[in-house]
Amino acid sequence: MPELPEVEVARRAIEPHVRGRLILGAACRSPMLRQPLDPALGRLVAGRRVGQVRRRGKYLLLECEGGNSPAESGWLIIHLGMSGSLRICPVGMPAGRHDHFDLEFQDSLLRFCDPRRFGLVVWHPDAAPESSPLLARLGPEPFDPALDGRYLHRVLAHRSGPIKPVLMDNAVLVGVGNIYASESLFRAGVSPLRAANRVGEARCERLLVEVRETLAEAIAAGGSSLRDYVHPDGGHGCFQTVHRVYERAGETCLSCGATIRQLRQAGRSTYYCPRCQH
DNA sequence: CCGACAACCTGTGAGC
DNA sequence: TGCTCACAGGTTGTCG
Repeated sequence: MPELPEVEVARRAIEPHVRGRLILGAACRSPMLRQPLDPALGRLVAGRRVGQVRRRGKYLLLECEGGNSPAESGWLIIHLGMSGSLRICPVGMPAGRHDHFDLEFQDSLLRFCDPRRFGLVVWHPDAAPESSPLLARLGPEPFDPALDGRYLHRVLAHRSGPIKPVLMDNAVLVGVGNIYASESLFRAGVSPLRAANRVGEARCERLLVEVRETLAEAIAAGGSSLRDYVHPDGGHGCFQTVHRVYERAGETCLSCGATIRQLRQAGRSTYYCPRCQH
């Protein structure tokens, strides 16, 4: 799935199509995603109006206003998992095999498709989305201005394992998945094998700068990273952002010419340049 | 507390 | 052509 940039791109793409719209109901076609898809969801959202369209980490949050007071709002929490996507469709468009959920408006549908079903669509019956247990343990947003190298350094201080899986830990920092972890570490010149507690404060500062820049570039490029990611507006992401190390094992490093290596950390592929990263 | 690993599920591409 | 295997964006629970 989609890492933070792809979720943010999806958020921006669907927002103008759903914001302020009256929800007529919902169609739930597949019982089992990461959590069961509640068949009563349609009844819960019908008659509400879409308010804010937010993102927290890799979660999309759709405010569903109810009644006359903000206190009656609830939230639709959506996660795209590894293979999820959202699309705006015309009413009546036949659902494909992996189209598990539709949010129904008068003249359009917000359709959730997820072949691997690691994604999630749940109703959160509370006006405060952050009270959801799904969001409770999430670390800071990468673009939070309050986040700095000092914080990162402090958190990494009691992690003795290699930095790369730690960078992907949503309790440390949200939104950095497998692709952008490798990419950010390369840009920061930090080896994915380096023990997290042996990354000094200055390098933490640098790493954070590179995480932000990597994510920002990917957002600007329209969520470029995914082979089969489909934009909500239809069409594929433009492949403008070139990965510097990800999926480039055996190829030459773009900055020094050494051969990019691949290894496995915590069950995931890591790519890095043995000469540029220490 | 930490970290490695399996599990969840489908699709795809490589190799035979 | 068709089989089997490895691997793919994430998260969570279990085990050591």
